[in-house]
Amino acid sequence: MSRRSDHSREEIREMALAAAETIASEQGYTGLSARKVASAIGYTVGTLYLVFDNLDDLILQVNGRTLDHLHAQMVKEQNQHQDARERLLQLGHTYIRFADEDPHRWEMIFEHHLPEDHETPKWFLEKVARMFLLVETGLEPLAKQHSPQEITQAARALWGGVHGICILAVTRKLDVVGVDSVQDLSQSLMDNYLRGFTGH
Amino acid sequence: MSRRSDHSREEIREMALAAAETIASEQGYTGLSARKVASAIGYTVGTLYLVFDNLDDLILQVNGRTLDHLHAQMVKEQNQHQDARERLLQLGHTYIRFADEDPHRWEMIFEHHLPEDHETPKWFLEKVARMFLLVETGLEPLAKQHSPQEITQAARALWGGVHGICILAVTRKLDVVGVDSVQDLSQSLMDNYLRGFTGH
DNA sequence: AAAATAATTGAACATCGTTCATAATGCAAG
DNA sequence: CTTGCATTATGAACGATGTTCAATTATTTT
Repeated sequence: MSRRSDHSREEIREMALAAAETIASEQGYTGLSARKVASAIGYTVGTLYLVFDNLDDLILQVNGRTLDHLHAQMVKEQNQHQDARERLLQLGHTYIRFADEDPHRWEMIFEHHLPEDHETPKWFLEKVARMFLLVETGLEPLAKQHSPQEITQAARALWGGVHGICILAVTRKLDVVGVDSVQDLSQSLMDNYLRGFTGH
Repeated sequence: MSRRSDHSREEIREMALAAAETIASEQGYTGLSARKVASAIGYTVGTLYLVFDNLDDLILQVNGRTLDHLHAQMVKEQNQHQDARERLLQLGHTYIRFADEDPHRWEMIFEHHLPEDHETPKWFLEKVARMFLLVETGLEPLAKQHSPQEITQAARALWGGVHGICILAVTRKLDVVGVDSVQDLSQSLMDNYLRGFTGH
């Protein structure tokens, strides 16, 4: 039964991305397959390849959406605070909470790798950079006495630091249990780093 | 040609681990397959399953060896210093240098996941804990005024932090190029954190 | 020399990503 | 209303994956 115009390309694309998101969220990166996505939206494998270059492309799109979602949430929750310091700390909080609430979806951003000869498309790198810029902007008002380069460096260190705690915790390599412990760890990292960086 | 006693179980095991290490190092986690390992040591797939439970088991063994190697290297290079602070900083240095020199082998430790119903064996978790203990022990002399819990917390934050910078750099999500920049970032993280933690 | 035991094989199975000739459908022209 | 064309979707096919296990071969024992 080959249908036509039941759904537009754009609709199929949207359905596939949503289905992939669900599957990845429930079964993790390794549980995601082209056939599963296809059957979840009532189409066959071949159709997916009319809409995406390949599975890597599809996953990259899903990850892009996840980054968008995360970014929006971070902006939103950051804006619930006035104090510059609390705004910055909130970024870490939101990041960790998302990773805890949807670990598979969050992990897929970092577990997925393109084949070595292909380089990550610019639109994706920009989404990553946009996220990092949030930290840099949040740090700025706290570091008026530092040069832009120093602030960039500090933002990288901070984001990397929070991310590292997060990933080691999610993959159970830090011997901590519960989100709260991870939040405490991240808080400790940011607290002490900021105290050192700004000199109180 | 089915041979017998050409190699003992233990020898085959050793050969397979060495071969897997090489393949993983050269082609990365996704380039590693049972058939490749088998043919690299002149046996067939079936033989591997007489020696390992499955591929996950094999990979776990390889990762265990990598952790051993990394741990030994960190201990060795740490002991080139007397000053407690430099000893601690050296740990981060060595960690990052190893990740840079053999990224595939290092990444595999963190990319590999057991199926969700299986939990990581204790012997592996102990190797991870042993690595973390190195940081904790290195931190101790610098934090005499802190409680053991605080030191443990700080060690987790520090290791997580360095690891995060490292993984984001290796997967090109930090927009930095060259090992030296990563070393600088890590150094900045530790410097400022320690300044905050110890109060100069 | 024959029988028992142990070691190794490799074909078989289900699943994977990917391709593409084929079939089915909707639409426009006659 | 039929015919033909262009579009859309299919699913069988290919090579690769992890894993199993009856069958085969080599060694040891009787």
